[in-house]
Amino acid sequence: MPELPEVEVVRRGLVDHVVGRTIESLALSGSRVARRHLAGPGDLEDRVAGRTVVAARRRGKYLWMVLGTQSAHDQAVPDRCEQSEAEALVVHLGMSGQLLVQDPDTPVPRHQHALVTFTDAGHALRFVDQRTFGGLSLVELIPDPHQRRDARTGDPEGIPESVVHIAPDPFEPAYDPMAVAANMKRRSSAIKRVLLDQRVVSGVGNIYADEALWRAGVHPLRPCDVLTRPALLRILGHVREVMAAALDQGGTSFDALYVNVNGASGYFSRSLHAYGREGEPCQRCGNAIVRERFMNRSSYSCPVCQRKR
DNA sequence: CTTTTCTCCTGTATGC
DNA sequence: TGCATACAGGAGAAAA
Repeated sequence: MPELPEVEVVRRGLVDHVVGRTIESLALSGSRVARRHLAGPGDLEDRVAGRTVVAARRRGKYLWMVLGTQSAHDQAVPDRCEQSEAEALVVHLGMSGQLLVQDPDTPVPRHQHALVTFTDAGHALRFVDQRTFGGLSLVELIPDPHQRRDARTGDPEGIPESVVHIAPDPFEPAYDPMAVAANMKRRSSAIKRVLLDQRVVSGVGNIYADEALWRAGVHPLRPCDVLTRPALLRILGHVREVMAAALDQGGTSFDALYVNVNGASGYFSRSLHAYGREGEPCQRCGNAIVRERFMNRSSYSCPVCQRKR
């Protein structure tokens, strides 16, 4: 279940193994993997071929490869002085998506939905996704309303048009915990529901929401607007901390030739305090962790440390 | 506008 | 053994 730390591990893998290379071809299987591309998967394949991957970026759980302009196209139409609009290949891993960097000749894995080959004939990039909640899309880059700027040039970096509604994640310069807490304070929904709302703060999924709330000692169903602003800020601090800890461990189990969304699995087995621990003792007070149904999924919490009040 | 519910998908585990 | 059901859950559309 890729959340921010897992997606960041994948992004780093793309920086190491894909950025700087030129795409020879993209082959999509089925029509589901290409998201909201009205001209169809064949058109997406055509538009990506020949483009160079110039950067790999991320906001929350969204990942995108910035594509350079097609040099052949520029030469063919020299009077087009203005740069053709910058585009990115946006990837969302959904529930079970993986990006694998492998030799092009290795057997096609089960549930492979996309294969990217490169002009240097090196390792290929595969998108593999069992539950098909993930997908790819080719999206125009537009100015980022959050004004994220390149550290060196000072120029604003573009954001894919389909990602503008996603709030900055806790590791971005544009992240403003005071503003996020103020936003949360206006909401009557349960704290966990708000933590999972990617328009409020991005990158948090079911696992890290439960872990952050366990660390903060707050029940998942507590309404946001009854929590104090310091309490909300404390929760946001735990969100950031728990994801940073996962990232530390996920980054170390990363195989050089294998960009794997399960990179943080070692973290899951060792360091989780609430998620998936129904019936096991709370590591703070010893009481049994309980599981409750919430939003068509499970919430795990300690009934003593995390009072409903 | 805010908030909640529904739907998409398939491998694995469990119950009868 | 075989079939039915629950479960995992991100996110966007639809409904309230």
